[in-house]
Amino acid sequence: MGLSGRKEKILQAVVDSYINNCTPVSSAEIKESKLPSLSTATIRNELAALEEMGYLAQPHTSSGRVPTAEAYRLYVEKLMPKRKLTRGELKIVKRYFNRTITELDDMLKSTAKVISEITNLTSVAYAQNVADATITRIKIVKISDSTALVVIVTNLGVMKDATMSVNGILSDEYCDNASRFVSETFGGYKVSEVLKPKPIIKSVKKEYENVFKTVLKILKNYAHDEMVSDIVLEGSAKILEQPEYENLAKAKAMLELLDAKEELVPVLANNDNMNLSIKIAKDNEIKDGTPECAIVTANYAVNGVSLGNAGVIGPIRMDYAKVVSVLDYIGKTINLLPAGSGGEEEVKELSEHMDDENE
Amino acid sequence: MGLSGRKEKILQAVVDSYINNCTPVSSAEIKESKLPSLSTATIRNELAALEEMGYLAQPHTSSGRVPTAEAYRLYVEKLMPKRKLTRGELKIVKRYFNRTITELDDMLKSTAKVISEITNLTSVAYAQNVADATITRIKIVKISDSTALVVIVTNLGVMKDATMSVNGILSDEYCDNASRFVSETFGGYKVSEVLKPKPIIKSVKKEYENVFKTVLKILKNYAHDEMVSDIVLEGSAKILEQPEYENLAKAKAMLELLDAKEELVPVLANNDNMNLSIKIAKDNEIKDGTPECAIVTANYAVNGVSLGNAGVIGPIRMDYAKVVSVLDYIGKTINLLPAGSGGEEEVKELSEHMDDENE
DNA sequence: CATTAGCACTCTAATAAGGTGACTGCTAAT
DNA sequence: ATTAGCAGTCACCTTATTAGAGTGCTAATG
Repeated sequence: MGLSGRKEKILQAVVDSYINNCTPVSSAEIKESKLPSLSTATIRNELAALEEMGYLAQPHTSSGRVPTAEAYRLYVEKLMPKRKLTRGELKIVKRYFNRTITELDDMLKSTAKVISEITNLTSVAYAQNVADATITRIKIVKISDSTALVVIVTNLGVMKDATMSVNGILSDEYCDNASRFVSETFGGYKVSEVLKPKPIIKSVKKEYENVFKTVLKILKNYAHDEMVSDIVLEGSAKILEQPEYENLAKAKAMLELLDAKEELVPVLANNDNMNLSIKIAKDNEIKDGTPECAIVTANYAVNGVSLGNAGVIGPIRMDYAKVVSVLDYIGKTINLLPAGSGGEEEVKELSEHMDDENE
Repeated sequence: MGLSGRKEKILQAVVDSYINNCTPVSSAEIKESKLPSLSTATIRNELAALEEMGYLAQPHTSSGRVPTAEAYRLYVEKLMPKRKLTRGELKIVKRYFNRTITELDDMLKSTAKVISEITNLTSVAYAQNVADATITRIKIVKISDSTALVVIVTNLGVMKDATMSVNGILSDEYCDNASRFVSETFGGYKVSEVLKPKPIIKSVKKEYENVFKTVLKILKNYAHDEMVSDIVLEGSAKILEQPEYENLAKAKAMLELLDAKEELVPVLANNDNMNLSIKIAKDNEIKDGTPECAIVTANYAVNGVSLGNAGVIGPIRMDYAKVVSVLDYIGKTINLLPAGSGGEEEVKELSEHMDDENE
């Protein structure tokens, strides 16, 4: 159902104002800020209509209007003003990214920090799951007489490695042969394929059985662990700056959610092929008992390789225009990072180290 | 200055009660709970004396007494009742540790979680810095035509590895030779020694210069990063359960401290050779503006190898007896873990994976 | 018929006032 | 040295009052 131009304008005014002040918006306010040519009475009529339509609500009979989640959705989709970063905000981004970032962990943290600093919200950054990575080769590296390091290389880079120990004594030869064997066995498959209940690999030479099992175990551990380990939160304390969480109980519920970062993974993970995902209230299906909140995330990539998602988590009343512009700009920055700082070399550093650190 | 037995008893009663209820303690309360034979008037006299001595304070003239930081120090040192874990608490510990823990990260998290769950406080676990690790050997592993993985093995296990890339094409031979070269060059030194301003190593064969520099860079990165990366916090939200942080401003200050985990490192790091460290208020020198708090940590080791520290951070009014008993028991549990669950094998798993994960 | 001025009505939030009860400190008696 | 007794203090809770912001509705207007 279409909204008349005037209704749209009024709704936009309400949301804008409420985002800024977190106080119910009165007809007089709207008149002054956006529609001085109309009388408050007319605006009141429109407000009543918008309430009827489900876009606005009244905390109590004699108070101003407050946007509903529905209003925010419309706002984000149509009403929201486009904005660019201010000079000061650009400076902050530069400060965080104008240096060599060697590791994915570092990258995650920087991204989260800069987002949190500019938006003044709690930010979250999440590294891509590797289930989709394709195994390139596997190396067994002898590191002591009875222990070896298992290095799994994927198209995304080096996966977390783990040690294995044997009872006897490891020979260099055995390691080389075993490397060749597992490389050929697993090479070309995706991690997720290898881990499927129905094994793709049927027969295993007995002498390499041990190695084979170890590799499987590592992959399993990794694919599982990855789910929970590579989430970075920044600015949890900022949640308390939001008036909606002044209520201690709500603040606590929110912080409990942040404490249990794992719960956020499903919400963060499923926007792989979306540039931008905005989940308001019920959109985000986090566990019950969590106070209403919104999660805005963007997917980040370098040279077509997706690194992961990052964004903010905060009250439904948040400055979406600002958040979107920040996420957008950071996305571009990350993608351009290497080119901007000294040619091909850096590009490599980044994509390599991403995986290197992917543990 | 010694306290009379009766004064001690009264002070203990005040601290005990205050720890439980967080309400100023009255003379009548003390009479009922600990000294029914005395009159409240007598107790009041003693309380006044203890206040004079700096152990107690009065929020306002007509309220009960509250312990000062000094009182807590004395309490911890002399007055505190020894207690053991309850059956329920033991169960919780078992639940977290009665399974194979494969990685240090996992270990840190489990430790932090169990501490937080039992004490109902925010807990912190911190992995040992590797500056003291001695380099055993270094391997350069070819993973693609132009990239290699640098694996640094120390007495504590495998250090975080990183990739390096070269312009030309890497031969297996070169990798082998380079491995030998850097192993001989760095082997036997501590990480901290290698990183000293005055280089211990003077001459480097030109063909291995690249590798040499890369190794140094990795070590540097590692030693530096380690400071900030391996801190795990659990139960940040629990800080809000403490009445002293009901005040929103204080809660925020506290959460900001937790947000900036790095700030905690100095406080956590310097009890390497202490079993137990209790830092009350001014004892812990965290940044200014932080609300008063206490930090209790213990050092954990397996088979003489120190893993790191773990403990709690909370209001000065905390149940020290409980905290100490928990930390103590967990220390023993961790140390016994391997032996308790299947012989030598497990011990290896643990100490290996500790380093494996030591990123 | 859309718009608007005007007014009665509603509800919150802030302030004040009064009462209650939990403590203490002090004094005088034991 | 201990204690009973009592006056005095202070936080906290409840209730009352008021001011003000904002609405909905009605009737008048172009």
